[in-house]
Amino acid sequence: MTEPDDDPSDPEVEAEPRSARTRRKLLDGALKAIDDRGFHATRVDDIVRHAGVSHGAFYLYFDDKQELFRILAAEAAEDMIARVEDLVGQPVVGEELVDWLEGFVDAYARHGAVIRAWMEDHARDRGLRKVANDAFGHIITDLAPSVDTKALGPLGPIAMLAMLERFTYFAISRGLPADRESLRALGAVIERGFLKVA
Amino acid sequence: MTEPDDDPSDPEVEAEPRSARTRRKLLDGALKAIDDRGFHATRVDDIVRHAGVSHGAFYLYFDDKQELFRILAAEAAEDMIARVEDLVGQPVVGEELVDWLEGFVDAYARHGAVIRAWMEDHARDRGLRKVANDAFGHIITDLAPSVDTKALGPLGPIAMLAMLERFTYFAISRGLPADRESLRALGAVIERGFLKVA
Amino acid sequence: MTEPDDDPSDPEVEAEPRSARTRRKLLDGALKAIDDRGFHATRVDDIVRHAGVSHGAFYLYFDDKQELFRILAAEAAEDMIARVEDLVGQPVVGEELVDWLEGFVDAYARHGAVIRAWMEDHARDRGLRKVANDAFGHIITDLAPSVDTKALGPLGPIAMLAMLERFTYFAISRGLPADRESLRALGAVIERGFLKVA
Amino acid sequence: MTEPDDDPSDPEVEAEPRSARTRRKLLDGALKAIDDRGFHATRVDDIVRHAGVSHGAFYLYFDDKQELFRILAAEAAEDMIARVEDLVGQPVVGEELVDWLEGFVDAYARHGAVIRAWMEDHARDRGLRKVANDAFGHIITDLAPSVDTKALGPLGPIAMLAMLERFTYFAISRGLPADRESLRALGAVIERGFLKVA
DNA sequence: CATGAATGAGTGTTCATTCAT
DNA sequence: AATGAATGAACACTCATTCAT
Repeated sequence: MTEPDDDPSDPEVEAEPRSARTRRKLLDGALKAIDDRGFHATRVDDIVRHAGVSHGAFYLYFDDKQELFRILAAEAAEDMIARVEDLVGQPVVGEELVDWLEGFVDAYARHGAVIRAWMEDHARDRGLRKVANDAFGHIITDLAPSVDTKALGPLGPIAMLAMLERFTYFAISRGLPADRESLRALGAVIERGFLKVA
Repeated sequence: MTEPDDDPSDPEVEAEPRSARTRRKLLDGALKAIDDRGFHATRVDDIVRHAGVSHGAFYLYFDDKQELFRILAAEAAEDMIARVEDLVGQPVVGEELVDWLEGFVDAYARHGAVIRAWMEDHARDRGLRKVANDAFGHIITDLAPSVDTKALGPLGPIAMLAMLERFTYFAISRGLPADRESLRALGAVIERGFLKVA
Repeated sequence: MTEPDDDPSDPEVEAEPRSARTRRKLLDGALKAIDDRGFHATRVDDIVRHAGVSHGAFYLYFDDKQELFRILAAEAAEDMIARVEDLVGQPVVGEELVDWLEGFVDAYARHGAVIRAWMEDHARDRGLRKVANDAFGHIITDLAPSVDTKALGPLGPIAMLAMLERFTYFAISRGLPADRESLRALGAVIERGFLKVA
Repeated sequence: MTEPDDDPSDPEVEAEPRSARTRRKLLDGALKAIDDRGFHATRVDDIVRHAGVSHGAFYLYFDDKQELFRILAAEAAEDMIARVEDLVGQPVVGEELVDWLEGFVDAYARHGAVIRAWMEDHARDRGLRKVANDAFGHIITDLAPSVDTKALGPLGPIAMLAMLERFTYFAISRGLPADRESLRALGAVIERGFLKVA
């Protein structure tokens, strides 16, 4: 009946406290649950079951379901922004561009459902709106130097992001995940349509 | 008590029977309700309140909420397909293309929320899936002759639709509805990036 | 647009007025509907569909669903009482008893569902209660002279009716409608168990 | 805050976990509700109010209303079968039979409404049908050795059960619960009509 | 920290009854 | 007399959130 030690290995060195681990389990569980049932159909019960914790634990770490979704959205934004920053500077082209697209598709496969739901809902959720606007602005600014704005005007980067996002979504939702051949074609479209000519 | 005129207030012939009118009120009410609260948050109660009919009337015309949404999705698909068919034949360019884009944006403003929700949900709803696949295939086929597939490969039309849809969405959700200036820029992107050179 | 004559044959000789016919259609439709879906699951909609008339017509002839059921119950009671009266006088035995049982089973097949529902509900419906008490008393009184009350006491007729009703129900609900062999056995039980020895 | 005694008010050991207690409260509440309003008129709301728990709790223990009713039916069947098994072996007669009938009436008073509703509905509910057929077969088999099948044929046990059930129902629904005098008369009917002569 | 039983407001759906035509 | 579209109260069931342990 004595409280057994949770982590028999090295209790003092363990940097990540138990609470942080539970929190992470919930965040990851939510991602899995969203994968299973779609964003809007995901219930707290699905999340905690995937996370392997109790309902009560959920509310120890998040004020409500919305908050967890906001955090997921912020993480998704951060991850996608990091991807796009790799493009910054001189235009990436050829096989290098295909490599980059592969990474982008991977990241989108992980976060896509959250990103899309968040785009839809941000009109009605003040918290989400800030994340959305910041991320969108950030990405467009990053993209601008590579895009041929002289020919395409200031909306060029937006058009490129639009195509990138939706094409990736079409590809994933139709089940061709990271098919190198397709990505080469997408690279061609980007190079011809959007990038500055060197 | 003499045989009264069918519709004394409106002299133009009221050909449409009452039941068809109620059904239409519900469909239109649903569109308004979705506009108000977003697709997934829309309840039957919102729909019937916007339509000005009772809860009972709803179930006189639709088996359940899903069915109404499926019908809305099918109508949206039909409308968007009709738009794209106008593009078919020789590529539309210049101010004509801008005119066409204006029409596309209008149609998307009316149906966008339904289309997006339906894209998200079609993976889990057999009825929606068929509508989605048919509409998608139809549109891509229509687009193909205008697109420079020699340079862009067979994925070109998909990329163009992707950009068109998402750019329109960005534009509308950020509140620049049918701004002629923006559409001219979008036209430029399309002409340079996707269309066959004459 | 002139009201066409409903019955082109002989309009003056037709004894049964249209209204009576519609009323009967509803009563018969209710019986069929009850057969289809069970007493408690039968809705007004089922009744009018089986009767081939409109919802509105229903309320032209009955105040509400309860009233129709009460009338059905009264008709059932009347029919069953008439059956039992055939038994009165000297005890019916042998093949004659089997004949009689055959008729009883037929009548019960037609009215059973109504009778049983009515027995269940009569505790909560004043109108039903009167019908039930009257019919029950009537039948028991009719049965009494044939039953060996000397040996069995005053409860004998009740016991006999009890057995008759439930045995018939078991037989019908298990799908042996009017099987002569079984009825002969039932006759034997009645003769030995309940009837006066001649 | 020291480990409090599980149930300070009731000193006898509370072995049953909370969830089992709530489940039982619901089952008992349902029985009470059915007593109050009749089987088919009983709503979930009646059940939970009688049980003193919330609507939500109901669905923690049962998939739906039907399932609770099926369980109630199974318990009723089990209880009635147990009663009849007491009769098995040599025929019970005289005051002993009256004692037994008293027990039977008590059990029937508790379960009657459920049993009758279940008999009515089993034609349309696969789950109920199995319970009904099993219980019926079981009871008939148990009854057979005591009944004079030589004179009455193989349907004798069914006839006896039929009379027993319906007589008890008549007695209870007319408000003479366990009146010893009546049961003596019923015993006489059984002995003369159905039992093997010793 | 963690549990999971319990809550109750909210939502989709049904169906007896009404009423304009 | 008859129609059938419309009504709305009633009901079954869900799920985010709380709280006693």
